[in-house]
Amino acid sequence: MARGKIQIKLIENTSNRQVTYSKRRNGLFKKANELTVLCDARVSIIMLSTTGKLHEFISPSTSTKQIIDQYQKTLGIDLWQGHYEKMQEKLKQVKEVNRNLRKKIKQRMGGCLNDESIEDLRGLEQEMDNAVKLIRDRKYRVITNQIDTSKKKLRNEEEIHKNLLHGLDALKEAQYGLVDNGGDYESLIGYQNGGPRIFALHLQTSHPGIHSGGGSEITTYPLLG
Amino acid sequence: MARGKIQIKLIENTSNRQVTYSKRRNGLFKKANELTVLCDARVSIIMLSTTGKLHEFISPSTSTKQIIDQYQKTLGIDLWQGHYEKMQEKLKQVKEVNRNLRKKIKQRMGGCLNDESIEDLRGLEQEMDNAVKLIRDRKYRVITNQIDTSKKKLRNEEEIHKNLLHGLDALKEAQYGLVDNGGDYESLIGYQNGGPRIFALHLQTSHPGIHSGGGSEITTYPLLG
DNA sequence: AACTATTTATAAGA
DNA sequence: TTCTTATAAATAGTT
Repeated sequence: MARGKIQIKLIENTSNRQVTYSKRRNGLFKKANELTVLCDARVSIIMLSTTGKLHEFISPSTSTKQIIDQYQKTLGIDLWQGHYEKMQEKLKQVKEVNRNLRKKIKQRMGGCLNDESIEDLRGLEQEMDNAVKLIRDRKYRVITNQIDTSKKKLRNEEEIHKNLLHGLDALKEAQYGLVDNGGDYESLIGYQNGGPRIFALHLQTSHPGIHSGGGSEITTYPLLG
Repeated sequence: MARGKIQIKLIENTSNRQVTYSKRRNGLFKKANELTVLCDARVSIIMLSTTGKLHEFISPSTSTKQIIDQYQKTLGIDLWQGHYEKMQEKLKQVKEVNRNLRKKIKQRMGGCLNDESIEDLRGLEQEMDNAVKLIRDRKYRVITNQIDTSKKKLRNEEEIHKNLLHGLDALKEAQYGLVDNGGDYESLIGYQNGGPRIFALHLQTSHPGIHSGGGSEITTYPLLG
């Protein structure tokens, strides 16, 4: 529209076309904005170029979604019908899967067996037998582990006991003449805190995380000499 | 822009505003169309006036829905999110239920047991034992029924055999002197079809559906005299 | 809706 | 891309 009139038809020269696209896009958006202000209208422009680029104009104080919602409401159409239907289809499928899973579980709990053939029943029985075996194995292993842990704890306690007795003997020896208190560790420790320090009896909780062994979670109370 | 410059601000006079809206709307659409042709772009314009009127421009050979779909795809947004959030929520729930059901089944097939407590393992074992018992019961019943059916069939066959033998006896008696063929029904029946009719030996398949008993599906071959 | 003086948009060139 | 500018197009105010 300047320096010569042009025909309204595709601009063959690619770079010319892109320049024109850019210029006229700006012009269009400017006009849209003026219209918005002058006439208090709401305008949405969405432009897609052949190069796949997207540009949009939207009047201030509104949103593309609002415009589209109003568009659908006014025209009485539902642009997302298809999306909705797809989702419904998916929901239906998942529900169907759900139903099948429930049936399987029911059968594995002894229900819903009336329509099964003798072969299916035999197969199910076999599977169940195998599974019970696996579950029993697992249970057995858990019990074994628990017993193991208990044993280790017990041995540990015995060790502590033994060490304390040794400590008591040493104490007795160092202060010969002291009355034997019958192995009462509480009074032993109490005394050690206030009385003459023959040796340090350090009661300490070990942190499981810093042990190299790592497996057993036994709390040990090492006696430090 | 002609006969005097105007400020870009709301046109107070209502009729002036409406006239300008109409004029500039046409101008905008004309520009949009030129852009579409000159640059091979796709343009969607939706305009909403304060009076509630809607006007739209859409490039030929496309549709507003297509533009909006592409718009969402390009921007990676989902404008209809809110419209089916409920459905999405439900889908999520059903999927979660599915997950749990799958886990249950796996456990009942001997997998996924590592995180279960000894109590849960015991409970599971108990349930499985009960279920296996129920399955075995069912299997036993099915087998028993099959054996029963077989027995009935056998008895039925014996009855037919007996009747045929009687028929043979009667035949012999009627045509005394005939050589005993050792109970070969095939030849008996064959003869009966072509030879002299002493009595009608009608071999007929009974229809299970019209029997009052209903339960057993034995095929009977009643001998009609 | 038509007219037209003027403003604005823009094609081509730099 | 941006600037320039001659010219085409749009349009504000009027009829």
